[in-house]
Amino acid sequence: MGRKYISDAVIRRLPRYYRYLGELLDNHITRISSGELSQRMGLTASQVRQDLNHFGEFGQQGYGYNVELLHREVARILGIDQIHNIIIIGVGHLGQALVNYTNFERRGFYVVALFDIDENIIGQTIGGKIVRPVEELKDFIKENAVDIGVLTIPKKEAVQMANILVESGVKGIWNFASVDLALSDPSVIVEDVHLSDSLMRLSYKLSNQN
Amino acid sequence: MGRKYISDAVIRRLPRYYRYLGELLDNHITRISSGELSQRMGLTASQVRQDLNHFGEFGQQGYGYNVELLHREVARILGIDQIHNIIIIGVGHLGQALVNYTNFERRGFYVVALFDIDENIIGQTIGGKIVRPVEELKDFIKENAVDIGVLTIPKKEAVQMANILVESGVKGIWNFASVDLALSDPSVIVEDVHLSDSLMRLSYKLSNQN
DNA sequence: TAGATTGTTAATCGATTAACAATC
DNA sequence: TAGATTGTTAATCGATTAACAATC
Repeated sequence: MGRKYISDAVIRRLPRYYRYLGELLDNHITRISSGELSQRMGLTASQVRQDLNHFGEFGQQGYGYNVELLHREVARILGIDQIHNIIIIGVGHLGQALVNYTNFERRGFYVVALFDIDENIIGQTIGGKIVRPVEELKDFIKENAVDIGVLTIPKKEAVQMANILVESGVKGIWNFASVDLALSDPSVIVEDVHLSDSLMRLSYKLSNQN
Repeated sequence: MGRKYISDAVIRRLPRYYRYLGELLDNHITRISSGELSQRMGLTASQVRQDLNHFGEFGQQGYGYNVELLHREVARILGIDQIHNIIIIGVGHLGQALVNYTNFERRGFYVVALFDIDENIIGQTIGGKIVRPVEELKDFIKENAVDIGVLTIPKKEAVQMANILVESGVKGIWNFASVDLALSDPSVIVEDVHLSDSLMRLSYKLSNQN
């Protein structure tokens, strides 16, 4: 259960399962077969069953899956049944967008502090939180059980800031800067959101339609 | 050349090639072998050569690849040597972050208009552009050769707005709402940026480290 | 020329799909 | 019981890696 190797392809689909199961719940659908779920998600029934069976046996022959139970199980697999304390480094528009995105809190991600280097911003209150100087970063992380650091700063600063985060003991980095971070400690998880990569992929697909 | 089927895995790597080649250019490195490039990117040399050969023969035996030429070729493959007119629907923090992200312009993506439904925001000037009411959306798209619509609005509005975009004739949608859009016209390309999916993947990896 | 490195074919590996016995 | 649908093994498909002749 959660022990064998899980491929990246499966991991990428997990949040989608969670989302679709949430929608089913909202629509008061209590059970669903792999066939029905796969159809909604654009997968095959086999794939749904294979994916889920990496983590356990959640279904029942002749019945399918209980939506509420499966939704809860996927949440547990994703670790969003736990609380994560996150800090945001860089309170530009992107950083502010993330501060104000209340849906994160519903999934256990609590923004516990904001940091910036800009003296004009430091001290301001944004989304109910004071913006602190990055000099306080290290101590704050150590004293407040911060799991995740979010880098919403330009790539030049991102590299050194990432290393400070690692030294300070964060477990994961959510990286919005347009670089692939090479960290000293490989046990720190980096999840990249490369917006310009995404836009270029869109451009590619526009230029190369069948 | 650009004719055979290109897998999603390859498409996902293309912007990374572009980025790494750009860095090489910045560092005044004029040529690079598949071996050296693969090492920097965390791929195999075979994979680099296979990937590039989907699109043409850009290298030279005994020499490797000319960085400037390859960089330009990848730009062409990605379609970022063309100009794309984009509009942003939803001028919250996320929308504003995108308006102000000047790097997009360097790659030919021009934000030509902003739209919102909020009367308090309509008429304001943001990043030098006036925020227009969504009622003007349809006409604007038709009259201004808009390629790409960016949806930075909540998922509930996103679905109907996506359909308006499609009806108005956009070619692609850059979707930041947390839904998979089911469009009436399948020839319209959708590129999703599901931020909460990304955060959940980070959470998964934190919970399930080896 | 000798050395380096490509483009490409063949081999391998892994992910997806199909099939079906087990069972609710 | 009959029907539905799972969990899982086997078959297939596709992507990655290895190998190497061609050639700069």
